[in-house]
Amino acid sequence: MQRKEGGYRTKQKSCLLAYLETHADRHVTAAELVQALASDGTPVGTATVYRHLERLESDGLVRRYALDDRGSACWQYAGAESGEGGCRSHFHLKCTACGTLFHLDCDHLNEIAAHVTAEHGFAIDPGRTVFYGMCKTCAEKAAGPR
Amino acid sequence: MQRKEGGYRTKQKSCLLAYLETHADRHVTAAELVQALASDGTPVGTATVYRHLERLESDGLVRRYALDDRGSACWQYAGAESGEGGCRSHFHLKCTACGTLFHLDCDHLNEIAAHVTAEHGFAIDPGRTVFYGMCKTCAEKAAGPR
DNA sequence: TCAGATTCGATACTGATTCTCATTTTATGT
DNA sequence: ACATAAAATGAGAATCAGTATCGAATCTGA
Repeated sequence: MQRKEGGYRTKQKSCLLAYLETHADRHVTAAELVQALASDGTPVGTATVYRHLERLESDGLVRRYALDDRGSACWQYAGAESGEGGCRSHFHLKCTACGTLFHLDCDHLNEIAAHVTAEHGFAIDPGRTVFYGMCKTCAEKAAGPR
Repeated sequence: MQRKEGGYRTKQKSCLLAYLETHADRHVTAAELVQALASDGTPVGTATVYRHLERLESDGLVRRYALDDRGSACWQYAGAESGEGGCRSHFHLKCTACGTLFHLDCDHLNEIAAHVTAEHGFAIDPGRTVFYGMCKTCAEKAAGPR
């Protein structure tokens, strides 16, 4: 008989998920997970962390964000139904000057996204999309001393 | 006396620029440049290619795009004035299912940029921003067999 | 032609992520 | 409790894109 994959309960798996749930309010990097779990007394191998994140992502339990253009990613717990109390789908703004990440939850943008879906047949995923640009502070800083 | 940096004319530099101009209609990867220049009879080292791309970008002659979330980038020649005949600043849509990259020069998307700048004080750089989502084909494919 | 500044490129390195594979763990049937 | 196959783990090697180093090759104006 063949058992369904992913069915085994291991302490690594539950610790990892617990950490993600506990920190559902912010982005978590793979390296942070490895380190945090280790200092929590349950070291989990890098490969295992990535394996789980990958599966959790395809299961829709976490979201993956490519927050810098250098290939490093972050993950965020999205919850079982990824809709209600948790983090609502929102856009990200990343300042290329100071590196700060802004969250943007704006109805107007969601409207436009809906429009693109309707008109161009492309369903934009706000959660995965990151806008790059310059924040107000940096823009002023860049323009000021000139 | 100090000479202005970037002043030397070398064959590597002109070959690289020539290739970019010739292929101004599409995105070019660093690896492609290295390979293409080598098979054109003028091998240019990887480091040199990156150095030039970096300078050309800050000079505004080429644009850099982070088109996948794995850290690999593409460049595109933007022309001396980066306005007219060449590629006007446009947005990219990348399908997370099939990986296809769509170019979209649509007023509504530009509206997004304008809105965010006006309302949220964040100046979006269309050239660097990629929208992730699902294209019509993949969306149908995903919904159909269900 | 000369000296000094700039550019080149082989090579080593980085950092994030994936792959490999031998070694545990786990979930059952018995 | 036992055996056993399926699944999970993790150490370490491998990738991959890009960056840093640094001596050698080039270029330019005088």
